[in-house]
Amino acid sequence: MLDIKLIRDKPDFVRQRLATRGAGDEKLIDGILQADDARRKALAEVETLKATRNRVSKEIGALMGQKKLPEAEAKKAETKTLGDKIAALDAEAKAADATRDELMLRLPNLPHESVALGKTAEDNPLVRTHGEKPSFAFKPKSHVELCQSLKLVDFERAVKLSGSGFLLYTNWGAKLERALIQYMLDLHTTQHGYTEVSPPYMVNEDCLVGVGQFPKFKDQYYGVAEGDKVEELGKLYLIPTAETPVANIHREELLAEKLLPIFYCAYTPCFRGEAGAAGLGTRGMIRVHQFDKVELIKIVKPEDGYAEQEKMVANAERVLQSLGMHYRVISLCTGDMGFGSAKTYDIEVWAAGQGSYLEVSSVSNCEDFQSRRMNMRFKTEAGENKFPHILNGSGTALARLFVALLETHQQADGSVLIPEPLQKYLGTSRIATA
RNA sequence: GGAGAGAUGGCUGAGUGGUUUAAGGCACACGCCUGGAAAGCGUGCGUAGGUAACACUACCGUGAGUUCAAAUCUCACUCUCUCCGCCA
Repeated sequence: MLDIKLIRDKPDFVRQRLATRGAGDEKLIDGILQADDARRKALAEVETLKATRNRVSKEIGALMGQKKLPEAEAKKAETKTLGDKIAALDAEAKAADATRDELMLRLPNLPHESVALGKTAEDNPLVRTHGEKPSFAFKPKSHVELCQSLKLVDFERAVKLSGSGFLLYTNWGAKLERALIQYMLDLHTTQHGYTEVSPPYMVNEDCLVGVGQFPKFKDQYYGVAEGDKVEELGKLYLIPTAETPVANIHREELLAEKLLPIFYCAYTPCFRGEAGAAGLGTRGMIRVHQFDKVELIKIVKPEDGYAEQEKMVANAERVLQSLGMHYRVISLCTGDMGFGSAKTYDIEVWAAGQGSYLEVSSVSNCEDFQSRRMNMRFKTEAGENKFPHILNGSGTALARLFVALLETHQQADGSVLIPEPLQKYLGTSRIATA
């Protein structure tokens, strides 16, 4: 959520920054200003009436205390109609307030000034690349072929269980998935200063509103109900990312300044409806309804936000570097950035069998956009209450990393070499057909 | 699923219709005291809106209601805790 004062004071600036996203969000500003104005007018009026009522009520109380009943009754009659006017104006202010908030919650964050202007992914500037595309003396196989020949994933039976878009990892596939999760958690908690947390996989609506997934994108998530109680649908949702519960850990809290910065790291599965997503019906592991991810979250002072974002990207890159992967880092342009982000870096890992780069990490600084929605603040030493910057980044997403790992380290004989750091977690240096 | 208790500022905790302008305590900040500190004493100290600054308004889990006036009374709801039942 943006600061209403910023919208009030610099509406043209806000419109101009929103317009760079190319989604037409700047059109909401007029409605917001209108509702804000109506709210303020109604409040100014009703507050004056309330002041009168409070004053007279106190006089009545004093008169009653002195047993001057006739005078008290006269005062009562005087303020009798005040209540109705107050109620009407209160309702007016409340309605305007609701309208304003409804629009405010649908307004995306302003892109940071350093973000390149652009419309689509084609306009995303390349920041850097690491390593080179591996060369093969044979035609590299796709992960689907490798998973089948090495029996790492049973695509057909996963469909039987849950339909398309779900994966059944088997044998070394299941172990590799687990090894990757554990390796990344250990790396971030022992080398990068993050504290591990394991959050609920179902959260309430407030959490989704807090990070900006609701109300605008409500149709993309899985709601759950206990038993056959359809009326409970909408109370809890499967998390689309660990960001949803973890970023909300301190919602509605007033943190002591000395607690910052807070670094959290969490593994969770992620559940996404992916309604209308192209290619979901096809085989493979690139876009699925459920995948695993190790997520990084930082809650920091505003002045540290962007420096911490650079460090977070480096933390995610370290995973890929240590696994011997070729990847590139790109900076998302204004038109390609997510709803709550002010600045985002994507890390894309090379998948040789696919012959393409796969997004495995997205590192965003949402500035105070989310902390405002959550009413999460910290008190400075000067006694001022401020909204912290909240950052999130994948460190990294699985399934796609799994794919790139297989396709990068495949051998001519159809086996896959396991990078050294993973070997102790997996218990082998090579996965081969039995 | 059953029974009971509860929800008040950063924390704790009083408060059954009008000196509550939410007591007291803790924590915190500043001052006095001290060689320095602790203790003690004094002052300040909730959040948000509003104002040039005051004033003023709202907020005691949420939402309605009664009243001139609600933390306090009524109704509904949510959540938490304890015990019992079921259960990995």
